[in-house]
Amino acid sequence: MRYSEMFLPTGREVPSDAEVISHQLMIRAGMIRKLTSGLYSYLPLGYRVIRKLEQIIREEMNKAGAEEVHLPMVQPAELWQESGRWVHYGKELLRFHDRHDHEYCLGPTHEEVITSLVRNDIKTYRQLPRNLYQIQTKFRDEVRPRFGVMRCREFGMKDAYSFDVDEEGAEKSYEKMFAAYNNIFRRCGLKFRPVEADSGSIGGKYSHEFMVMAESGEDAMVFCEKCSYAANLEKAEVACPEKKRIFEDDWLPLEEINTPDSRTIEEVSAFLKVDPQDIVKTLIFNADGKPYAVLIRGDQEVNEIKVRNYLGAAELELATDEMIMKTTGAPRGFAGPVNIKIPVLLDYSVIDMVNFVTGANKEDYHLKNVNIGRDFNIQAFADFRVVSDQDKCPRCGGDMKFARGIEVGHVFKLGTKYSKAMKAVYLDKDGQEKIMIMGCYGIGIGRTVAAGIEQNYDENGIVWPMPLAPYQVIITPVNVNEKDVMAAAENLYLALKASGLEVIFDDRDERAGVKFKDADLIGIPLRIVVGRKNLEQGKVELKIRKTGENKLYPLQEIAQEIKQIVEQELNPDRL
RNA sequence: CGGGGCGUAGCGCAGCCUGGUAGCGCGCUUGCUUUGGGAGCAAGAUGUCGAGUGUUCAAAUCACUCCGCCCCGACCA
Repeated sequence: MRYSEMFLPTGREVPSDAEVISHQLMIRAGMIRKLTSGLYSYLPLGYRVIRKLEQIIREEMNKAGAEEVHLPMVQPAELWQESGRWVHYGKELLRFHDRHDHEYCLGPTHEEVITSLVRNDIKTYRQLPRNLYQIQTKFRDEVRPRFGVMRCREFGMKDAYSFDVDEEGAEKSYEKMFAAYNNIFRRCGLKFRPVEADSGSIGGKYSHEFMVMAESGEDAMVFCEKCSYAANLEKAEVACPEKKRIFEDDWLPLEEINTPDSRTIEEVSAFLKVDPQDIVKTLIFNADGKPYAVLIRGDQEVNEIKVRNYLGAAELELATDEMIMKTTGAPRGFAGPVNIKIPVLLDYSVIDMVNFVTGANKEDYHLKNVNIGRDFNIQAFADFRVVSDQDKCPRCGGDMKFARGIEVGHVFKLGTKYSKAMKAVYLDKDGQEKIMIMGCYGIGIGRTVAAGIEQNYDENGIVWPMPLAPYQVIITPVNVNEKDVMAAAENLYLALKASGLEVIFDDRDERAGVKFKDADLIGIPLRIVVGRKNLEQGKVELKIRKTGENKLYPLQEIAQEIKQIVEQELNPDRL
């Protein structure tokens, strides 16, 4: 395409409201514009990248045996009431009424719609398994949209849903999708890693997130340096420690001490001159309205997701001051397990501790020399804490590393959560009615593009990997007023285009510097510079965006060279 | 929803404290020069100063209300 005919508004200034690099560059490169909070328009250049990604996804999904459908974005309340999510999904679900006063929502995801579709038309095991996907706009009324298209309210997503006759089939469907996702992100040229993840409120026992590695990522993960274990930080397990023998002879008499105004671990630690490791933190949680005490070593953090999952609670949050006062008889900061009337959950980190410090359930008092068994009893002993960098791999005991990433894909085993609630059943060979086993698989489209930028940029702008690049080549005539230069550039443009390459011809009457800057900013992988001096030698210059490498080629050979590079870089096997 | 910040030309910002006829840089338009890494000179155009109400002879500036946006937190298939 001729640059002069493109709607490609590039900018020099960094927009003041963009903090992450992908957001800044997408705006500067003329890919996106914000309409209002959490809503973005894609301009031609940005939309080309989106379509590139979608095409890769389509190819791999089709290859994996999935079929593309297109479901409505507006969904009736009844469907969500059936699944129970009309109540549970919360404020992220944008609800509204039509003229007949019927209730609807904008689809944040499509389990309900797909399950409704499938249950009506799939009746027998002969029609299973089935995997249906779509690429569709979702709407989630995010509390706080940020980072440009990375976390916005309206966004494109590829979502797939599998239906199987049994667990074994569902497992196979899951594995297929897992493999397809690996192919997709590898083909995009991204550095990524699948990690074990919590399945959250969508349900299901088993899930993996696909993380694109990036320092700016919103998610933290850990991975083992020895084996293949990798997990989202909120899921990452802590191995159960071996319990050393505790000699009851070591137990010292329980002591109550006055600790005025010492509420936090730091304050208590400083006041009593004991290490945080010798203090036990007692946190009161509200799990669906019931209070629980969670005990953890003073220097560790509680992982609320683990607590919630352990208790099977729908909602879990730290108790309010009021609830703490009611359950412990003391204000926040003085809770402890001794004589408490609620269930006590003990984290692994406390198991070896003796003669530790806890709150006394009495304002301005703590207890010293507290011991498990003698001074209080526990209801549960499990892993409730956030992994720390001291921890070893729960699988092999190897050293663990922390990293940050952007969640671009998530594969879930849903089981029968939706098929049961919404009666998606089939008849098996014996004429028995059975519930379908489901899986669901999502990829955030815009987010993946943004993640691609987070991983591929330099001080001059975006550095697209070939498979995502909006155009593969840009031809830059140095001076449009020189007839020979323009004629050569134009011919080259027509030749490259005819050979099937995606090419921009920068025919603008701009100074060379401006064109170079724009070409770099929008990240076109290959640039051919046509200038008078080289042309007189029958040569043009090829510049590789990624490496900055600069080489002269005879005019006759450049097309072939370009073709070769593009084909090579589109081939995933090179990776 | 809690805390903080911002709203002035397409973009980035100054002016506000201490009220007195709206400014800078980039971009844009026109002309001349220039032409291999965001050119130079000259001449221009562009604003309901987020909205409303109030105080005042006079409000971008002070007060109140509302709206929008951003950041931190809470929240999040």
